[in-house]
Amino acid sequence: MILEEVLKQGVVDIFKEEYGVDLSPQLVTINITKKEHEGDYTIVVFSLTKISKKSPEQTAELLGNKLKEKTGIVGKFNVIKGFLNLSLTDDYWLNRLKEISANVTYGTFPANHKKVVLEYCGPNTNKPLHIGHVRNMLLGFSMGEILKATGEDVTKVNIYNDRGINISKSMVAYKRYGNNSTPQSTGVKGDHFVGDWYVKFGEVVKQELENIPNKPDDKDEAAKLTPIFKEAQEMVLKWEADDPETIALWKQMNGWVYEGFHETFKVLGIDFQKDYYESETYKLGKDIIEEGLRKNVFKKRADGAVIVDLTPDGLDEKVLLRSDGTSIYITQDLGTAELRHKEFGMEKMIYVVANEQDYHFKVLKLALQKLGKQWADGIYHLSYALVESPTGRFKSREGKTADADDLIAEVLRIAEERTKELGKIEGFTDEQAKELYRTIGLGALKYFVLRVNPYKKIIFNPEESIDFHGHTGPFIQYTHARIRAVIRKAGVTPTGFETLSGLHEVERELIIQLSEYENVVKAAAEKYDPSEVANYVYNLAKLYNKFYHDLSILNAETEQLKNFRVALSNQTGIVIKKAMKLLGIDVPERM
RNA sequence: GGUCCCUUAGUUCAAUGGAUAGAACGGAAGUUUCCUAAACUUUAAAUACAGGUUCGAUUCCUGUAGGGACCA
Repeated sequence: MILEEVLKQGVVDIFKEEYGVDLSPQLVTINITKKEHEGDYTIVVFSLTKISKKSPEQTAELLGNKLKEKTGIVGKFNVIKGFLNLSLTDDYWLNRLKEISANVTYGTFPANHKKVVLEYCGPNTNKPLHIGHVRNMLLGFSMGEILKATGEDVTKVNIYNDRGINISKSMVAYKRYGNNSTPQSTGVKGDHFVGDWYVKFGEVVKQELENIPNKPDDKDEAAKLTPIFKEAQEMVLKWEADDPETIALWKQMNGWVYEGFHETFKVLGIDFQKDYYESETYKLGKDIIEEGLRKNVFKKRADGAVIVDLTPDGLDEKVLLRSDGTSIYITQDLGTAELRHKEFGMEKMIYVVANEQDYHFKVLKLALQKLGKQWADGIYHLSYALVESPTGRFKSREGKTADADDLIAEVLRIAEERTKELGKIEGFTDEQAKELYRTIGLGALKYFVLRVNPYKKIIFNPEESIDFHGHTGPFIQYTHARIRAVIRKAGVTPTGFETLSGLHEVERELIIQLSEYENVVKAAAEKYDPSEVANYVYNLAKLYNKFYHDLSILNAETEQLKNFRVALSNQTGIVIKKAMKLLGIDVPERM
């Protein structure tokens, strides 16, 4: 049983014995003791005084004595106001370390066979990925790893918005001015190549607008009057009519985009088990609309539009199908959700989508629940806030800084520069050095994004945000490399330290921290929040560096102590590596 | 007009309703004959405002101000 539960249960038992009251374990609050006080864990007893009818101090004193007596793992305790600080015995912690070390799968939980579908990324195919996608991809991938660690059966899926007016814009511009150029002939990455034609389209609209008299003030409305825009609209119709030439062009251009995307996915180390395409799902959802009407859950409005009334749930009436019978996003999302449930029979479906869609996903979940689909209870919108530049929202026209590939190239460049400055690559082959830059650069970027709680917006300043000191990915990577250096020098795997006595303060703290790892993984999964893991592993690394600085490992006073410290180092390295893996970040053997 | 989200140090982030609100960067001052100084140590610096609930509020509730998003 996990330590916190042992202590909570102990408190419950004591209250049963002393006062005959059945206390719920949830009412017992237990924290790691603040470092300015002596102790490992602290029980906060204020809330228990109502039952004990005694002062906080007396209640804590009683609990301390009884816990010491009953559990056998409490070495000593002290009481400050209503806080009971428990120090566990050195034996307990040494055994705990031994237990953790012996468990190769420490921090991962047995398979529970719960099927989870995790959708993330969801790009449009008319332009390259930008910094917002980066946050999405890193969050999505990490969430998948965390859920897998807690035993869930995760299928990661992507959805490509590959049809409609936007891709048609790129197609029209390319058709007019492309001269059969290709990514290969121009040396431009596929998604950027297509994105450039999308930009070109915008430029042409601007030019053509100058020749249009009496245009409306609204820019978007005015744009619709230009010849090239009309061409794009025709292109959509032709596509829907399966016009062979249009389909061929569409396939060709999307093909280029996918090539480009896959390259970026590979660099970021993210993957999907299944791809969905809007072109294949955009007609879905009509059946479910029918079902809703039959069940009287959805209603037909006077104008013919199908709506669901969500006013009892504090939302509005929401249109699910337009009065002319055409679909909107919510229509196909309903259909796609149903399709996935047929395919996977999942208990949970997680959508990693920006918080602009909060309302949309509330509607989606509610509508499916109202249809009586129980699996809809398992829908979770992992909503994340935008990534903004210091001057506000990144606009694609601000260019370079918002582009995912440029951003990645930039962090790799900085990593290379900094590593060379420090002279850290002696004895590395060119290949190894390059690999190291990649590891460190991506580590910095990924950690920067994942350390922040998803619902908080990130202010990203390309000049300053990528750092290698302090609370950063490279700091943690460096700590791992340091540990590996110690292990290499130590040679053998140590044993027989468990008879040691008299743990040093920082050694204790380190073991406590290692012992918390499994709780952190669980919490991150429950809260759908990788930043829990990110902040944990930083604290672990920081603590290790203190340990490393304060105490000698290889030159410890006795052989036994050396063995123990090597083992503690080794285990810290293992947990750092595991935690970073959950974030999708590699750790180097040396740097 | 309605709904939702955010506001903590100069800056970027932490804090299941618990102790003196933690870190990092930046500022100031230090540590290397010793296992990797991308490290470690010391130091100054913050809960937007006003109420309420509570033994106890950064956290929960109400209102105000500022920032952002969505719905029509």
